Amino acid sequence: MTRGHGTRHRHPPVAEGDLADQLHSAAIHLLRQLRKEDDASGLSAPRLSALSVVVFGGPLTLGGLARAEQVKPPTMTRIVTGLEKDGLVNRKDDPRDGRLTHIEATAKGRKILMAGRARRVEKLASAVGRLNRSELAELRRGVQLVVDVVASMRGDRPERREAIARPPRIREEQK
Amino acid sequence: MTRGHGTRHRHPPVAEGDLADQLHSAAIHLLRQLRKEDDASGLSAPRLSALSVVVFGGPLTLGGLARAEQVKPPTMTRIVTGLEKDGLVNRKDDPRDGRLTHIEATAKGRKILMAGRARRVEKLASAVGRLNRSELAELRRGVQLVVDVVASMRGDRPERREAIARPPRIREEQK
DNA sequence: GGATATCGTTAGCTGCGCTAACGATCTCAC
DNA sequence: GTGAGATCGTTAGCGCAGCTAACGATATCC
Repeated sequence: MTRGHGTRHRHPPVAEGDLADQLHSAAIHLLRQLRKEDDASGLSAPRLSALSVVVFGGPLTLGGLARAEQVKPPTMTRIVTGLEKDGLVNRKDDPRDGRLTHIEATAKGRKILMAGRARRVEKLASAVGRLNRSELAELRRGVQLVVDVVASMRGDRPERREAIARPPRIREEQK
Repeated sequence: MTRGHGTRHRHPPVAEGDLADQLHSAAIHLLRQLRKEDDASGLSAPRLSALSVVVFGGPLTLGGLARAEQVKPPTMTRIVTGLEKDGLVNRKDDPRDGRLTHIEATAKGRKILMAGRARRVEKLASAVGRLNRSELAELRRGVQLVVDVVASMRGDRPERREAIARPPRIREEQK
């Protein structure tokens, strides 16, 4: 990632505005398409996203999960309740701090997540499949930039963040 | 990136799966961030998106607007009703076909849209501003690819590979 | 004129986002 | 200890968005 180059160049605001609009629109329509596949697994996008964090991020407290998902605790309570009712996650009381509730994925939760993931892969594969190798790399690069941009909007420091979560494994920790 | 050496046209499914998940996740979090700015204008993302189509796409029927937004007519009815109540769009009966309702933007609608757009520009500018010139170009390219991918997922593709587009391995029960 | 199709609306359901308020629990000062 | 305050998760209640089903109004076709 070539960052820290520091070229303080004024880009035409109109260009950035167009980019913002296109990004906004693309995100909306992308989610609408992906949701169709997500529905096939009976999981909505927020639930799937939360489950993904739990599966790959290990057990978390409900508050931590809410923070990770950029959502308020009451919202996460309901999402977790829905996931728990479907037997995809478990609530576990903390033995030391009675206020805390840890959320962990069940085997079924992991299985469902993988199945939904496979469905999206299949859907996206037919769309991404027409991209050639270099386009695929460009898309990957673009997604990474979007992730960085979103992170910087959130106030995170995109550079040097999370010394914990960057093993170049096949993990999808990027939530 | 040392993955997938030697293969020419076959992309490793795991790589595409990661890309799919990252794209999915990035879209979710991007919208969550942008919505904060959109809220400042009192317009939700779906309303803003619909208004944008009306403003830039000229007057269209409610059904056409629903199709453009990939949404069912009842949903669009409510969105338009909300926009109309705020004085941002007008319903206009078709003089020739009594069934049709044309949706057109009001001056206020255009003004509000531009204001919200400016707000997002400002927000995104500070995030995009950290990117240097080449990164900006890469992001732009990535967004374009996302738009293409979404378009091909929607089915408006140039009828290539249509017969083999769906390997019936996993049955996706359409709801 | 009558059957059929299309368009937009209404009714009713589920789910997600929020704030406000509350009980339970932990922490800390005293 | 004990009471004050902070923290955590939940509940209650609001609004919005997505859907299906069903319905009236209109257009079209025979």
